[in-house]
Amino acid sequence: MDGYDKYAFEPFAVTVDLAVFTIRAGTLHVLLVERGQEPYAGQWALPGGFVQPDESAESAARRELGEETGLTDVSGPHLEQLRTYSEPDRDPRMRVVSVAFAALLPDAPEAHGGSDAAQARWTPYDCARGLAFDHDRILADARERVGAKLEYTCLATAFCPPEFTLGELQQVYEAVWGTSLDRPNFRRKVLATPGFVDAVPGAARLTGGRGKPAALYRAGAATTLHPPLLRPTPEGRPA
Amino acid sequence: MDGYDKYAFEPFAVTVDLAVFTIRAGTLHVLLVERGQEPYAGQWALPGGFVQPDESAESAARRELGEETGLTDVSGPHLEQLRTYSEPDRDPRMRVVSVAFAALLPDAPEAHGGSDAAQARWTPYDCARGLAFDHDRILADARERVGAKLEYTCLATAFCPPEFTLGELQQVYEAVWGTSLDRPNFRRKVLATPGFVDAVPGAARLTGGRGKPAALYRAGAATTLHPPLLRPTPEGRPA
DNA sequence: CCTTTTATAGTCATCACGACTATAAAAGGG
DNA sequence: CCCTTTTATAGTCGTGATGACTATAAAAGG
Repeated sequence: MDGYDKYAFEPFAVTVDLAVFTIRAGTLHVLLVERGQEPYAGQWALPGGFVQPDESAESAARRELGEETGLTDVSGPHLEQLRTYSEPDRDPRMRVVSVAFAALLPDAPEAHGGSDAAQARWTPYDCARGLAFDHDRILADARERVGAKLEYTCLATAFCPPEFTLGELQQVYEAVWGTSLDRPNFRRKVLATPGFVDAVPGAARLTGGRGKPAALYRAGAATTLHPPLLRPTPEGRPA
Repeated sequence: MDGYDKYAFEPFAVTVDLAVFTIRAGTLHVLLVERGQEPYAGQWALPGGFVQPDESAESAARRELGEETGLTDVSGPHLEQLRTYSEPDRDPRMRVVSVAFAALLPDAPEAHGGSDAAQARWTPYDCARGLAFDHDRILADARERVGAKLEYTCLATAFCPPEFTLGELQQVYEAVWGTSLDRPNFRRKVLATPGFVDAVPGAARLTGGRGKPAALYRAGAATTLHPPLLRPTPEGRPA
C-alpha cells in the first residue's frame, strides 16, 4: 500500500462473477447466462457484472444475484467469496479483474433472464463446459470449494428449504461430491453433531413419495462440524 | 461480465497486500512495514503494492515478497491468495481494491527495508495491532486461514528449513494455533501420514541444544492430510 | 555420577466410523 | 386384502484414530 507516488498504476475494471448452485432432482445445477455480444457472443457464461462506485464486491455480488435469479429477498442465500482472477489476458478487450463468488440456493424458481435481455438457465453441473472467459476454471474452483466446505461446515443446509428431511440433506452431499453415502451412517453422523439440524417437534412429515414418511428438520445454530464429515476416499488414501 | 455498454464502470486501483508469516523462537511472526506518508504515516502496515499492467495479482504478490524480504529466490516460498477486500471506504484517498495473500517462510534473514525506503520488521503476531487501513482484519483473516489449513494439509513444512526435526514441526503447529500439543501423539500422527515427512536416511541429527539429538526429516510429497490433524477443542465442542 | 532435558517407544481406553442387518411405515398391485 | 416395493429409522460389530499416560534412550551440565 506504499508508494502511491512511485509507481504509476493502471486503472482496472473490477467485476464479480457468480457460481450459483442449487440441487435439482438430486443433481447439482449451476446458473448460466447466454452472452449477447462479443466476445464469446452466444456462449454460456457465469452471471456477473461490474462493481459500482459505491458498493463492495460483496454488495455487487448480492445485487447481481438478485438481478439474475429474480429473487426478491436477496439477503437470505449463502454467498461466499471464492478468490480473485486477475490474469492480464483473461478478457481480450481490457484489463478486467474479477472477484468470484459462490452462492447456494434451495431449489429455485425457474430463472428467467434477469434485468438485461440475456437469458439465464439452470444447467446440470456436468453439462456446464465450454464457458466464456476463464469461467470453466472459476466454476470448477467453486465446486471444489463448496465440496470441501461440506466436509467441515454445516453449509449443506443452505441448499435446503426451511424444512427438509435427512434424505434431502444427504442428497446435497451426494450431488456435490458425486458419490453415494450410506444412509444409516449419514443419519447417525448428522444427528450426533449438536446444532447441525433441529428436529421439527410436531412429528411433521413429508408427503409425495412412496415409503415411510420422513421426519422434518430445520437448520441448526452450529456452523462448523467437529469432527468433520469427510468424503469417501476413492483412491488408496488412508481412511 | 455482460453489459459493457449498459453500466458505466469506475476505474479501480488494484493492489496486493501480504501477510508474510514465519516462526521465530517458537512464536508466530509477521512482516510489517512502516508507512512513510499519509494516510497512516508512521503507522505499521502489511507490505504490498500496486498490481502492474502486465502482471497478475499472484505475480505482483511474489514480486512484492522479494522486494520486501530481500529474498533472492522468490519462487520457493508458499504463497496463497486469501480473499479480496473491496469496501468503498477502505482507502480514504481513492477507490482501492486489494487482493490479500498469505506467504509462509522458514525463519528468514532479518528483513531490512525493501527497495523503497520504508523499513520492514518481523513482529510477533500478538504485537501486530493497530495497523493501517483494514490490515488488522486482513492479518487476522490470514492467521485463521493458515491455522485452518494446517489441519488438513501438509502446509506446516512450508515454515521449516529443508531439513527439520519433528519438534520444530510441532512448534509450527503450536505457534500458529497458540496451543500446546502432546509430543508423542503428534509424532505418531505425523509419521502415520504417508508422504507428510520423509526421514533423512543418514541418521542425521541436529546439534545445538541439550537433550537427545533429534532425527531429521524433509517435507514429503503429500499435500493433504487424511484424516486431518484437528486443533484441540478449547470449548465444549465434541472431540 | 547424577540431574536435567529432549527424543522416542510404547500402553490403554474411548470414540468415530465403515459395513452391515433388522424393523417400521407408507404406497401400489394383484 | 395380502404381499411386494420403497423409504425411513434402529441397532450391531469390528477396526482404526486419538487423547492421556508411562517408560526408556541419549545427550549436556554441573
